[in-house]
Amino acid sequence: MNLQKKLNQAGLRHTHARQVVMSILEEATIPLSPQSIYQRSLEKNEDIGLVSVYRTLELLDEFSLIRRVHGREDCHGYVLASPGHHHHLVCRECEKAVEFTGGDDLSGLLNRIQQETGFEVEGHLLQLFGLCPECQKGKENHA
Amino acid sequence: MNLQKKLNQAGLRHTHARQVVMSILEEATIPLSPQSIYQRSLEKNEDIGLVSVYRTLELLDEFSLIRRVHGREDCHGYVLASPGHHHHLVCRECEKAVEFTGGDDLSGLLNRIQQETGFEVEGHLLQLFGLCPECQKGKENHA
DNA sequence: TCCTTATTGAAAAATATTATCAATAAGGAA
DNA sequence: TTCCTTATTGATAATATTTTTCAATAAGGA
Repeated sequence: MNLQKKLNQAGLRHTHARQVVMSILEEATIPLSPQSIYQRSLEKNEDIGLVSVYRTLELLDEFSLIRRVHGREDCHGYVLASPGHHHHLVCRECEKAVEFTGGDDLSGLLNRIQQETGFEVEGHLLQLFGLCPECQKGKENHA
Repeated sequence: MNLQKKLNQAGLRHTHARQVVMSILEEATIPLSPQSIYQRSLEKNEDIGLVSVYRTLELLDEFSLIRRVHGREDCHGYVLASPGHHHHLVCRECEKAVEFTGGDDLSGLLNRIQQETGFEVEGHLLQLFGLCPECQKGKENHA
């Protein structure tokens, strides 16, 4: 389901500011902070306010249309999210973020931890860091 | 190895401010933000500046004596880190953070993702969220 | 005890986020 | 299409957070 439908369904309006933020996220390959989304909107000569960026991100987050991705250093940015449960793999060089599915690979771990700690595990945050294929090639060239 | 030794070894000084920050983290059961560490130092009538809190956290992080823990909403706080590779399990109710070891449970997943994406995976961020044993009891009482 | 200098803390500057509110425009109704 | 209602916007101000600057201090070896 796309943004417009979701908005209508929730009785919300499909506005210019929201469309711009969504487009910028759709075009991006790396996680974007509110500030950098705002910067890109200026570069595109789209006249939206920084405040609308924050508000739209909050909205998109509620609709699970975007997801927060943490960097090694900086705290987080947002990327478009496919429907369903996904995690992200981030390139340390070009920052590109790609999705992957956790599958059942975590269930063993989760069960073990529940046993060991007595916690009732409800959710998890998993992110991988590494070098994407392109940046691996880049490295070779310099070697 | 404790803080003092690490500092000496690196030619750094064991100062009051650094000791205070370290003590506060040692006493804490939940992840603390720079601001909240500063607040606790005030409550303890320890006269250290907020800036030193930031600087000390940076230092402790370099020494791997602390680790960043992300909340569901708020971005992150710091907890004391045991030596070695660990992850954290955070209670959604009392915010308590406990460590656990990933073991080999992730290696299958990591290999699969490397295959599928072509990324060279170098590191990962894994955190679990849930209810700790104490807060599970609390819930029962209200039922 | 003295000296060197890493470290501190106060204040200012820079950055990021949230609240306020009159003006605007989205989108259904006529 | 045009009108109306009101959700939404964006400018501004208010907060909060983080970093920089720099003279004064204190850690710790000589």
